Amino acid sequence: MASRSTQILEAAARVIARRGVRGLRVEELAAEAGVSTGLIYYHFKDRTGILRHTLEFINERAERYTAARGESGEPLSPREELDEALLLEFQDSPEVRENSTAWGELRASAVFDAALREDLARATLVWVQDVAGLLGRVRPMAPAATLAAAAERLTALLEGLSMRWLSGGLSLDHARGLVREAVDAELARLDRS
Amino acid sequence: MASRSTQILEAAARVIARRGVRGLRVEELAAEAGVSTGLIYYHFKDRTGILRHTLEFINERAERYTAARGESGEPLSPREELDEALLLEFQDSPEVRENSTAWGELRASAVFDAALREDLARATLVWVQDVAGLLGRVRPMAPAATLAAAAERLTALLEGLSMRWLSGGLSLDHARGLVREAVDAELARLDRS
DNA sequence: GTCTATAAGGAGATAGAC
DNA sequence: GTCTATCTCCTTATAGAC
Repeated sequence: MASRSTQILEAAARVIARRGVRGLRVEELAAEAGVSTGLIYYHFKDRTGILRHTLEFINERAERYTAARGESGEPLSPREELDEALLLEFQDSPEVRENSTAWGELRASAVFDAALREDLARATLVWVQDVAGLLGRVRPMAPAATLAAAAERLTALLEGLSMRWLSGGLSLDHARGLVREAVDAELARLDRS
Repeated sequence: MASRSTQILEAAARVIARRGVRGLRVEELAAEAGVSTGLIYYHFKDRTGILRHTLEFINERAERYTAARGESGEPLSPREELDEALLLEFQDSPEVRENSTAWGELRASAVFDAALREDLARATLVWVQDVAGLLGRVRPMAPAATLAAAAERLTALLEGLSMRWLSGGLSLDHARGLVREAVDAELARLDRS
C-alpha cells in the first residue's frame, strides 16, 4: 500500500544517501520517484517540507529494523545482544547505508541549523539509553552513571566510525572489529570501577 | 606577515564555522575577507580549490597548536601528553571551534564528494599515527597494530564527540570527562593484550 | 594582484491544463 | 492528483580594465 507520498519519501532517502541533505535537488528526486516536480511541491509544500518528512520517515524505518532485531532467531546472551545492536549500523544493505548517511547528514546539519537540534538531541538520548540498558544487562552491578557514560562513548564512537566508513576511509570489516574491541575495553573498564 | 591567500583562508575558516562547507558562498567569503570574488578565483581557481586549501590551512593550523602544546611549560609525562593532545580538541577558543567545525564539515562533505576523500584520508592517517605514537610512549611494549587500533578508536570517538558538542548536545566539560575515561579504557585494554 | 561587471547555468517554486 | 511549461532568483565562474 505504498502511497504516492511514501513512494516519494523512499526515493528521497535514496537520493539523500547519494547526494546528501544539502545536495538533494528536487528535480533529481522527482526523476528518482518517477513523478513530476510539481507533484512533489503539491505533497510537501517546499524543499524544507520534503526534508522534514524524509527525516521522520527514516527514523520510523530505523525503529522498525531495530525492533526486528530481537524478534527473529534464537535467543541471544546479553553480550551478543549488545554486539548485535552496535554492529547493526555497519551492514552494507541499502537501507542501513541510507539511514546512516541521513543520520550523519542530520548531525552535520544541526551544527548550523538550530531547528534540527532538539529532535536530534532527543533521538540521541533514546539511543544512548537503549545502549546503556544493554550494557546494564551485561554488567548488572555497574552504577547507572557509569553505564550511561560508557553508552555515550560507544554511540559517539559509532557515529565517528560510521562517518569514516561512509567517507571511504574505513572498511566495514575493520569498523566492525574496532567496535567489538571497544565493547571489550568498556566492559573491562566497568569491571574496574 | 599574513599574505592575501592566508587572509582569505582565515576568512574561509570563519565562514565555514558559521555556514558549513556546503553553505559557503564565494560572495560571502569575499565580504568576510574584505576582497572581491574575482581575487578569490584568481588565487584558488574554483570553489573546490578554496575548500581543499582551507582544509590544508586548517590542518597546518591544528598542527601548529598541537606542536605548541609541548613547547611551553614544564615537561609532561607520556600519559599527560596523550591526554593533552586529545583534549586539545575540546576548548572553547574560536580557533579550535573553527577547526573542529571545518573538520566535521569536510568529513561530512567527503561522503558525497570524492574529490575531498583522498586529502581527508591522508590527514586522518597522520592524526591516527600521531596518537598511536603517543600511546606507544605510554605503553612501550604494546604491539604496533594494537596501538594503531586504539588510536583509530580514540580519534573516531573524538570526531563523534566533537559533532555532538558542536550540534549542542554535549557540554565541553562532559566531553572532556568522557575522553579521559576512554583513554583509561584503552590503556587498560592494551595491558591485557 | 586586484577590482567591476556580467555571462551562463543551475535550482526552487508556481500557474494552469488535464 | 498529476503533468508540462516557465518564471525568477541565486551562484559560480570568467573577461577585461586598472
